[in-house]
Amino acid sequence: MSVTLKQLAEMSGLSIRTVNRVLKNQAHVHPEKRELIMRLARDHNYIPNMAARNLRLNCSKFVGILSNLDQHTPEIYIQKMQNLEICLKSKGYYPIIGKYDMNQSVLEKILADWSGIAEFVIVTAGNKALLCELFQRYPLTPIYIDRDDIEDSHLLRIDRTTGIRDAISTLIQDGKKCILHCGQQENRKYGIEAAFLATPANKRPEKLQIPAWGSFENGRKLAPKILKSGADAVFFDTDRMALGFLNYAAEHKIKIPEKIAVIGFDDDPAGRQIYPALSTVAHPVDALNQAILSIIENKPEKNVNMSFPTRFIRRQTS
Amino acid sequence: MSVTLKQLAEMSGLSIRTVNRVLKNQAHVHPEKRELIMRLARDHNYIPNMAARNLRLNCSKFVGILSNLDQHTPEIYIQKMQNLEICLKSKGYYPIIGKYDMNQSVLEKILADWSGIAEFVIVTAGNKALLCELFQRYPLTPIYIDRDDIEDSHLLRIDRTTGIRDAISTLIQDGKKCILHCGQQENRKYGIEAAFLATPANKRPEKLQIPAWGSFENGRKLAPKILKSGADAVFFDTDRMALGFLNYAAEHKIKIPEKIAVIGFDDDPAGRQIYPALSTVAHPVDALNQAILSIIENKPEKNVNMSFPTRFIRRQTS
DNA sequence: CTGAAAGCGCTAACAC
DNA sequence: GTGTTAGCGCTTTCAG
Repeated sequence: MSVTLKQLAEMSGLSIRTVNRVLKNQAHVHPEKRELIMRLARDHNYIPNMAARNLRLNCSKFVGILSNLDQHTPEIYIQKMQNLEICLKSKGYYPIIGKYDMNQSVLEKILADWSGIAEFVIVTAGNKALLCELFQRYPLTPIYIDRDDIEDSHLLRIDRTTGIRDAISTLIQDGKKCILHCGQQENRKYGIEAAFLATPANKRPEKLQIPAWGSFENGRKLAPKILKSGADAVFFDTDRMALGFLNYAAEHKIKIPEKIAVIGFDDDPAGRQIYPALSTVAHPVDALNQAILSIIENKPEKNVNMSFPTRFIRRQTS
Repeated sequence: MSVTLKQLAEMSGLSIRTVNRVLKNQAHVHPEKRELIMRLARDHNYIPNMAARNLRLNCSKFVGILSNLDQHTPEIYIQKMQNLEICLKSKGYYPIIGKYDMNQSVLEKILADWSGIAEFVIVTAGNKALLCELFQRYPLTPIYIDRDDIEDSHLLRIDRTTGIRDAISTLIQDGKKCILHCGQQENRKYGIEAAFLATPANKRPEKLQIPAWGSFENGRKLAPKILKSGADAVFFDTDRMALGFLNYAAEHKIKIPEKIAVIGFDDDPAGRQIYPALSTVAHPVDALNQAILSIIENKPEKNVNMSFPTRFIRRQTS
């Protein structure tokens, strides 16, 4: 299909080295020969073989991405991934996609298949012990995103506290008397507590909690309970759950935010498309991507360890 | 970092070939030596270099994906992509992601960077002439998805008519008297016409059209006009537009589907999360993926050219 | 200016 | 059973 350097050399009667010089636009080649080779290359569609080049140079333009893309949050996933891809490509890198799998042998196969092709692997999911052990064995450098439990590797953490704290603070400033936390994730609680601690004790609203996993269905199912709780504001662990609640509210003609203010977490695109639009806390997508790129480009000796704040986005439900 | 075959050979005092035999589990190696090499390999973390292997074997486990992932339909994109990834990985292939770019030189860089790494590129977007010319020059085989304008390549088309025809047919069977098409895409019209043609002339409902681009905002904006049109059923070019309409309807307490039945197109995940859930027409994702995989695995000499039907999914809005 | 040649890490045909 | 060797296609050092 495509010709090789060697073939061009034979065709032109010159050496591989000279052909290579021309093709890489290096100096010290007789203009006429340069011309000849250029023509030959064009006519025969010379396209360098990246596999060979990467092998020789021991470098690569590919970055593995290991994530679990669970069925429940594809919107969030794509939102982040899309930005990451754009960000990588702007520097000439391309993501290779793999799905995290609990099964060790499946995971090993992925890493084996990537060894020598990619240099870094961005990891956004998985079991700590397994991953650490695995990456020790494969010639791939992991960049862990949003993990608190891993050390001795590049680590980009997400600080959920800041955005949630700001979200709850606006509720308090708005004079809400009873704030309900619907969900059970520890990291969400820290943000709520931070907002309460920042408020003078005598001005603090009441605080309730309904523990639940953050699905759309749970949001719907718990809606009656939430509405009966007496809370005038509710923070959901996830936008999905908030959307479930809003779905129920719409069905039952409950006015949002008049009856109860609603804030979610994740900045799910669907939250922008409903009425009223969902207030939420967004991930630090851009800052994270910049950090990733910086690691890939600079290959720092020392492990990078940074934390990035989330951000409150006020829309119509609060 | 990782040892090479050669190093293992030196360490063991055996030849590369023998080491290679052991590592590939081939016969004809003395058990003791096999044992020794296995131990050495394990101890030194031998991981084969895929770049080298692929170069030697002139084959690759990577499949390029060139798509444009526009900002307006990330949900649909991810839905399809997710399935494709799972499907590819089940056979040991991994997608390499690239974003289609109008700019020829950007595109050339991508293809150049992939040459020799990937063998096939799945193309879901782009300008016909440009792509055809480009793929002629690069040692990459394109698999075009959902294009009617390309020949002489692998071509997997999507038949939008079938699903839309079925959707409209149910509306007619439900006794709708006036069906409105909100949108302007030609391929959508064929499906509507097919349903009308399949209906005895005296039983055909009235047919209206409001041309518009399929955005969420347009769905909202056109809602009053649609409601005043007298139609008792509306088909939108996209789920986004349908969602916009439903958003307006929810805000104004308009009963769906009692007042007007609504059907969208694309099977946007958001359509399942709203109340009432959106009836829609879904893409033939699975069949498409199987066809892609089949091409990649079998590398057929002849160009594959197939068409896949869309499918009506009835939910609550119709 | 130009070319010979080594070598990236791996595979496999072909000896012995 | 085992080793030698010739590549895959490219880069680059070193000699002319």
